[in-house]
Amino acid sequence: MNIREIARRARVSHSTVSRVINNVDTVDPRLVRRVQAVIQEVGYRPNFQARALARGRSHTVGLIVSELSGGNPFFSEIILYFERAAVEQGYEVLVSFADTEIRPDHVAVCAARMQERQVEGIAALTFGMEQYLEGCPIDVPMVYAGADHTLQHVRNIRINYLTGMRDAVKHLAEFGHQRIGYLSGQLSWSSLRTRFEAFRKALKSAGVPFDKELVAECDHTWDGGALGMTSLLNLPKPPTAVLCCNDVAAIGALKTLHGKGLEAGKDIAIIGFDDLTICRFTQPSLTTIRFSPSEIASLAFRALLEEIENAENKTEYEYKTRFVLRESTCAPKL
Amino acid sequence: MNIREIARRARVSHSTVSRVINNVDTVDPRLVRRVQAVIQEVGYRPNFQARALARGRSHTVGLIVSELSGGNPFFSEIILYFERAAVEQGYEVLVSFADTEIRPDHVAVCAARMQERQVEGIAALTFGMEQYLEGCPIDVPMVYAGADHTLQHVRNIRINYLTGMRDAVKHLAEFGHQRIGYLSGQLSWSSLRTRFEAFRKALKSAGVPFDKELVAECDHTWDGGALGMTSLLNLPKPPTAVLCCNDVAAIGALKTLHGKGLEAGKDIAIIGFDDLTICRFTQPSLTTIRFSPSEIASLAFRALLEEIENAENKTEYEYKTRFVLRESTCAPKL
DNA sequence: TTGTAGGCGTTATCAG
DNA sequence: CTGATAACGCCTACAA
Repeated sequence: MNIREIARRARVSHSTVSRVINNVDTVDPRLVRRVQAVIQEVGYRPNFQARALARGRSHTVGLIVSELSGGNPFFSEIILYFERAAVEQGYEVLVSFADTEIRPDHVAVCAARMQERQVEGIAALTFGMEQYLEGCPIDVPMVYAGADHTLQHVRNIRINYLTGMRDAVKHLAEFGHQRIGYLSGQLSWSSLRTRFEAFRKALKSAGVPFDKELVAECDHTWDGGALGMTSLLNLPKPPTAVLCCNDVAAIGALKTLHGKGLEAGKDIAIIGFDDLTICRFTQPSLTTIRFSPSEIASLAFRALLEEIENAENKTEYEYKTRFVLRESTCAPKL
Repeated sequence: MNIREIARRARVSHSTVSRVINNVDTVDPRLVRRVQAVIQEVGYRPNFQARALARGRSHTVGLIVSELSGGNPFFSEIILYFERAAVEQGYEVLVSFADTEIRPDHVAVCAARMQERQVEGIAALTFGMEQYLEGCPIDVPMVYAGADHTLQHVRNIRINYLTGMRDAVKHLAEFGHQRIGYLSGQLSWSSLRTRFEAFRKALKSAGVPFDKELVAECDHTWDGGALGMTSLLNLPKPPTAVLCCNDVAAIGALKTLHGKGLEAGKDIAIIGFDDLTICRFTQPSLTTIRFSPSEIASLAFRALLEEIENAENKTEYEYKTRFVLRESTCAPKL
């Protein structure tokens, strides 16, 4: 069923049908009714591809996320809120999971596929894998979040990791912690590297010494956190508090503690990063640093839209992380 | 940059370029090289929309999921694995979140949008919201999972809720539990209704009495589970074991227990449903019934593909839930 | 206000 | 093996 067939049945030209579909208001009301009746009757839907082709606009944007092991709710929320923001503005979203474990340059493959689909812009919310997009030819607007180097033609949502990190460390310092450990995640991910740097700056400004021994470089996954915590506990002098690069790792750490008969918030202080919904439901509930996927996702879409529609005044978006106090911290236990 | 421009620069006709792009092997190797050189040089990418239009195939499928509050990792994994399966076969995925809270018929809106985009098929993995698709005109193959009524022209991945449920209840019965509670989720969701029915059947076959009092109809969310558990505990004679309609609710229940100084796996037995990655990381780890999003998602895509490509022998896919023993159960404590 | 003709970027069918 | 030419479904001047 196409526009010509509708035209035939409504005894008008196909341009008139086109006008009706597009709410052009110079059409005789009687014809409008006649056309709409036919459209209703046959259940006609305009072909979006043809439309896109004719108009030169696809009204589609791409979203690339990077997912290590398939279990991090963080990206689920990113996708949900990005999609919601997009649909609200009449855009469709093509989602790609960059499988950076197998191929670091997989982000580039995704971007290429998206461009063939004529996306009007791409948001790469991969938090560290953006570097692999450098080489490849991209000729649509792009948005990153928390990229550590500003690129030409790329919009970057600045992430202030320090705000939350500083308050977290201050909180620990006020408890008297002097041996603060860190589960770093893979430092090859720029976002995790930046978090780590923020941690070190925060230590400095709180006057707490930095000890390289207390840093466990582990995967930022459930299991990675569990393993990382084990190695910290095996230290001759384990830390009295541990900050984690994300909540998932922190929850893994909680597991290890429990296995050793230790309790976070009593025997050792644990702080996560992200503030996933689940943080409220761990035992004990997880003190963390808020890095809201929903807010990041909507900022990213908004920025992308500004690029696409070439807005006059482009807003400088910045997201400030925020310390969220719950129950997993305590004074150092010697 | 289009096929004609490439043709001009390579001094061939655009049909030849088209042939080169599509690996038609009747082209003079010298011309192939000449064309490919130009393609490389200018970084040309075929326009997928135009291609889809000309070929009459979009190579795109739709995936509708239903997400209550944005925090359930279950759907994140569904999307991840569905997308992966699709891309492997050269399909792109349009994801929609049906916001059934606000509008139950939102699934229909999503389906309509997808059809305008010329998806070749739709998988509605909404586990209960499929009913709202009944009325609306859909003229592409569809796949459901666990729909409770078989529809014409709709492929249904049969879900055997009973297998896992029966073993779970048997496990509890062997411990001697006679008062087994249930956190039901909203029974207006057909999938949750089916789980509930499976629970009752399982009770019967294990010879455990069913007591309506022990059923808390709550949201199948973190908070819902927490509230539901509270109401069960407030009963004059609370259950000694509780089965939950999903893991997220079970984890909410764990929270309530902890708040009351009770411990799952010691004071009361708790069993979840889904087997999210996080189950291994709760305290205690969560005994559950495996309803694997990754497996369901790939089954769904495979079934959809069979429909789309009109496979000869269509497989009858069935997914069997499976009991997974961890640490959150124990003998009844009186 | 309506209709005709041409174009969007590709594929596909024919002659040559 | 190659190159015109006509689709695919829609939009949009421009002309009537």
